[in-house]
Amino acid sequence: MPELPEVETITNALKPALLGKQFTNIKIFFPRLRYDLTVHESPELLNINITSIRRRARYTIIELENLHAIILHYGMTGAVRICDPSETRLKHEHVAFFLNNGQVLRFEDPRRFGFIQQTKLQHAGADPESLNHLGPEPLTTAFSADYLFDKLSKKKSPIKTAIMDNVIVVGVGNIYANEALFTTKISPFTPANEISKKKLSEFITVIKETLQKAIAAGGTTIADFKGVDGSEGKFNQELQVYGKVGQPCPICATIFLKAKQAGRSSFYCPKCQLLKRKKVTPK
DNA sequence: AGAGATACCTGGGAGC
DNA sequence: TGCTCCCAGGTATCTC
Repeated sequence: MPELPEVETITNALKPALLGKQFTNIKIFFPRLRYDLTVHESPELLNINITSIRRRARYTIIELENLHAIILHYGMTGAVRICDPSETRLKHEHVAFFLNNGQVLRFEDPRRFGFIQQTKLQHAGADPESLNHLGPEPLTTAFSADYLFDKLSKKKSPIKTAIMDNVIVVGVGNIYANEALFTTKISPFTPANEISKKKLSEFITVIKETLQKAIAAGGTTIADFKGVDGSEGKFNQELQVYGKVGQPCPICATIFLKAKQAGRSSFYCPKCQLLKRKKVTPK
């Protein structure tokens, strides 16, 4: 399940394979992913130099010289691979982008939560308009304690839900949210506006460190993540709390619990991450 | 307006 | 073994 480090890994691996090349043909095997695919109807994508491959949030943006761009989103189970066209198509490979060097970029997604969009950019390097609503990148200085404290000052929803809101900050998915909350000993149920700026500062530092460590490790393999070369990420060996319900906390040996928040699983140590409320409302 | 719920989707695992 | 049921989760959209 690609989160930011996985998408960073995939995007970086695509750069040498795609930069300076051209798409000569795009073949759709299954046109209905999360949204209907329209890229095959677009002659402006063919025989144009690919000038930039970059990541924004959990999206890969493939920019062409004519400012048309392809946005890839991997959903839960999406993956891409560069291979020889003679290789057998896998069961869930939905799209093939043929390159002018004879190779092919294939998009695979068993659960079809991902999507591929075509868009026109305002200028080279611009974010696509469809991504304008997104919050700052977590690894930039824009994601600071001041920023987050301000953003959360009126948020009563639990911190776990708030930090996964990609209007507040992008790319912090369920796995990393769980891990960062555990490391900073914040209860996932704490109302977002009740956390001090000092604690948020610590939280941000851990998020950044966790993401950077995961990128260095090539992403997390929980179930489905594969690199462009089919390699698996290594970060799963470092997970401390995610998926560990029923196991003892390495800090205090209390058994990890699991709860549902906004439809997503939260894993936590009820002792280390004891819910501390600022104000207690009498009943 | 804000917050929570739901739909989308399929493979894999649990339970019978 | 084979069936059914439930769960995983990012994002858009709906409801309260």
